[in-house]
Amino acid sequence: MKIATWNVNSLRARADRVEAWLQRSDCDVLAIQETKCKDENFPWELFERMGYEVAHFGLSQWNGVAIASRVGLDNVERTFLDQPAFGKGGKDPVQEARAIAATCGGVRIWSLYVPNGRSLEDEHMPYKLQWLDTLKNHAQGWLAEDPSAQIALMGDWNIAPTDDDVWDIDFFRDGGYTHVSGPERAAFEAFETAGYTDVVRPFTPGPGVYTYWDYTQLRFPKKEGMRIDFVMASPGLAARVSGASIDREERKGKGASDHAPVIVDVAS
DNA sequence: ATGGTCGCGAGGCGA
Repeated sequence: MKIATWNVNSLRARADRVEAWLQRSDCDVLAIQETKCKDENFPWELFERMGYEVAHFGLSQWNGVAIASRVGLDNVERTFLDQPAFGKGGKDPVQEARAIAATCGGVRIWSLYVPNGRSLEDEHMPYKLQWLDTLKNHAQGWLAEDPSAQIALMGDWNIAPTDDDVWDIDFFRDGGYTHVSGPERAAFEAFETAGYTDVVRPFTPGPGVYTYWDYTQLRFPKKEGMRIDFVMASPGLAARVSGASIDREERKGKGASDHAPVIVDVAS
């Protein structure tokens, strides 16, 4: 079974690319982030045409997560329990469309779009850290209930866990940018402590291996990217992973997302 | 590649 995660940066703008990618990647499950639409604008027929069931969670033109599967799509969950909410400009806090789960081919798939901290001092940063901590506590609990559980926490984590995961750590440190700060890295490492493993890195060692390249500043042709999209697998699932890759080709050309798909091969 | 982003949605925000 092949499972993949991809921040598509608008599903409607990327519909042709997504369809072509599904065709040639031959993946069984695709966790999508940043659909950037509500259900009423979701391209359902694209997935039907390709033989995939799909579940979507989108509340506005921002965020939005989905899971497409051709190996079953059961027990769909939108948001995780007590998922921290964010209120903009004093408005009522809302649980944003950043997490959806489904059981596909015996694996509990979570498509995650971790909040962007925006800046180290911004109120989005404590939101991001709390969001991750709450999810981690659940993830830890799932393993306590069933140590052999098949769980994939996959998506755009908006964290570069090691210095090799950005094109120039000094640029980020000196500029005071997010994604590389101590608290963010600690929040990510807490998932590893809880028993989850980045199953892609061993098959795609760095440095210089990335999943995201900013549209500006010619970052892609200059090979200036970031590794921020991850598949974190429970021990039971990690033991079955036989390969992984980052489809850097998909970042090329006109009309590409700023993220590349990340693919994991799971042995049956 | 001597340049300099996208997408949404209709102005400016978010990434």
